[in-house]
Amino acid sequence: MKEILRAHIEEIVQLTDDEFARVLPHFIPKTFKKHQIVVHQDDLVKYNFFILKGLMKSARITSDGKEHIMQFAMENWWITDLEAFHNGTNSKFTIDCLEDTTTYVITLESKLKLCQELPKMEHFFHVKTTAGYIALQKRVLCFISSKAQDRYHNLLEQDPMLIQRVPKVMIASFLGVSRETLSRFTP
Amino acid sequence: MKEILRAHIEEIVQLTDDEFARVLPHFIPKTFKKHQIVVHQDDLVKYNFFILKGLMKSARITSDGKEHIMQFAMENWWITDLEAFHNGTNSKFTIDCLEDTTTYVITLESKLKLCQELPKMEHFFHVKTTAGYIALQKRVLCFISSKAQDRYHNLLEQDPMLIQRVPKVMIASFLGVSRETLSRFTP
DNA sequence: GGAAATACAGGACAATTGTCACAGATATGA
DNA sequence: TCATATCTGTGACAATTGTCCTGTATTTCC
Repeated sequence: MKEILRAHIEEIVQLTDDEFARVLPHFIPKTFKKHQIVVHQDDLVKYNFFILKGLMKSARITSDGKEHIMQFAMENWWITDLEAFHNGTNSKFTIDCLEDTTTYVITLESKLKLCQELPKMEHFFHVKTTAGYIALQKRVLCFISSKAQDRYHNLLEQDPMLIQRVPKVMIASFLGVSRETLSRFTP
Repeated sequence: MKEILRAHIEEIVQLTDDEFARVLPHFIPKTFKKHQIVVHQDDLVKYNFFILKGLMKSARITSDGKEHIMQFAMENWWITDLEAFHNGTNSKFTIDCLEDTTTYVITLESKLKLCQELPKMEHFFHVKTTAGYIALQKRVLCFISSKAQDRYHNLLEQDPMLIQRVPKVMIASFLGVSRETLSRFTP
């Protein structure tokens, strides 16, 4: 539990027992059930979620009533609407659980305070955000340079487990194609 | 010149004269001519570029010989291949100048040292990376939820000046559509 | 266990986009 | 200034993808 969080942070920055003791109180453990919604589209976003076990997704419903999946997050990943979380604006996305999920969550206030108290932690979050930036950039590159079929095969290589844990409708939504089109690639 | 850099940083964190005097030496002024290449695809990436004046782009040539534009960067924007810059790997992109361009550049070593010396600067870069993450997320959302025409009109609203400074072939490449398709939207 | 919801595949047709070819307009550089 | 790139628009056709539909497993939940 707390060991997982510590190990996750220490992949980036080393912490003394004392330092980790100051970090931990900022994180609140929360568990959710499958199908439970943790952020509603157009609502405020209280938390950034670190997933210990389980699977969540963030998705936007557009005016035509269709759901577009922005992100999946599994064990050791973070998920939130980063823009809304940081700016205190309304969420562009709904975030919900595809499986029963246990998390640590942190508020913006806690995060800012933690970063001021412990510059190491600002470095940690900075590195994490950079990794997210790089992942998004790869996804954009896929969109501008590959056709749907190649994007699917690319995802298969990149995240083979995801395909198994998530129904294909959602994979299609994540890739920006219709379910039927995705079907054409997978005999 | 240095005033622009300082103002840019102070949009995020306040600096004393003394602090800025410690920041400035880490930045190297460099000027480039139109069409000049500052990062070659598959080479190492020495710098992160902060643009004082001018316009650059980063783009990847895929195996079919086509150029796919990842990013444009104008005044007060940063540009580099962030993944290659941070990991010391080979660049996925070529970065070149669409206009004569004057910049401040910073090496990874300087950036890391600066962040250690002045936690404020780590916060500054963290905020900048977060902004980049949010921008990329919007772009991904466009790809999964809009058709080409809507993506174009969205870009028109978002960055009207860009359309004027950049040929449409490149706008098309940035949007991930052919030049001819883009032509169909612009009567 | 059984009803209801969800997941998946496939066919037929329409809409969107890519490709190729050609032509005129504009910018660029010696 | 003039020759040469580069940029842009357009039409015809092919390829890709979306939409609507039907039918069948499979899962979920009381």
